[in-house]
Amino acid sequence: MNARPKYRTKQRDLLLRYLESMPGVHITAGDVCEHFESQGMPIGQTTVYRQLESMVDEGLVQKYIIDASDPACFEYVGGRHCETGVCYHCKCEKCGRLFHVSAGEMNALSEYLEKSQNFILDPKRTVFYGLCRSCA
Amino acid sequence: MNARPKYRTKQRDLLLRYLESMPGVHITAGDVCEHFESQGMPIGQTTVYRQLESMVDEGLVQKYIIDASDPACFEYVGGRHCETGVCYHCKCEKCGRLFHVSAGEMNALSEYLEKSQNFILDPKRTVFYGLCRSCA
DNA sequence: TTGCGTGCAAAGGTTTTGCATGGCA
DNA sequence: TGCCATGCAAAACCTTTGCACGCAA
Repeated sequence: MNARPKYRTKQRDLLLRYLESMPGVHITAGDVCEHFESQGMPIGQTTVYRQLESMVDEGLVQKYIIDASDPACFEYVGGRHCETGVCYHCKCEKCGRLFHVSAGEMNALSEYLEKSQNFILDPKRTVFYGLCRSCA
Repeated sequence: MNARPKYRTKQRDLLLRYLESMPGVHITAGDVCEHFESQGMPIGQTTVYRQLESMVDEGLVQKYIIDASDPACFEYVGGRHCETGVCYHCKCEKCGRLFHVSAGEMNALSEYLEKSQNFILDPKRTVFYGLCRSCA
């Protein structure tokens, strides 16, 4: 949650610039690789995974595990966790669409869990599964 | 959510009897294979996966995907979904322990999501991540 | 020069699929 | 007999690791 990179490399710069250009967007490690591949400047997948991990540590990037059978998603948050506000994710089990609910609206839930179970909820990891309006 | 098996096989019987003997317990496909292996009556992993999937379809067994990097868990629920009551799972990101919260206690949450977002929460898939009392 | 960053290749581990064999009805 | 179930082997998939090379400071 704080480690800084020792060296500044071309790959890191490229990756960071790319992610910065699309704040609030979910993207997978594979997507990132394909992007740079298609640009004629490929970055090794190992490097992509390791740099993304570093950026998560630094707080620049947020990692989401939405679905166990899908690859993990990454999103640029630029150190602040609140460009559009912390939010929870709701995923429809039928159509697969993803919806966002602001953490503010979920205060009652997190407070309940904290008081009755001493459990501190993590919006970054927690995904609500269910059926959306159209599929219900 | 209703399909019935066409044939009754030895493997299916064995598997079903084993699962019935431990209601409310989480077990992975790998665990099941090892169990029968150690009993001297191995069942192919392909069969285990396919039978478990069938039983989930039939409503006899519940499948839980607790963590993306862990194997899926299965639990015998015997057609009724409420032996010990429907419950949500809370997983500690640090120690990995799993806690249960009855769905009843979460009524406020599910009602909120349903009313404001038209989203119908699924306790069977939803896992709350965070920090438990000891790790916080 | 020091040692971190890179990236190829291969492993890791769960789940799925191809396909020939065997068993249920 | 006809079709489904079984299970071996191998694929599929994302992610991590081993290791040698190269680049940043």
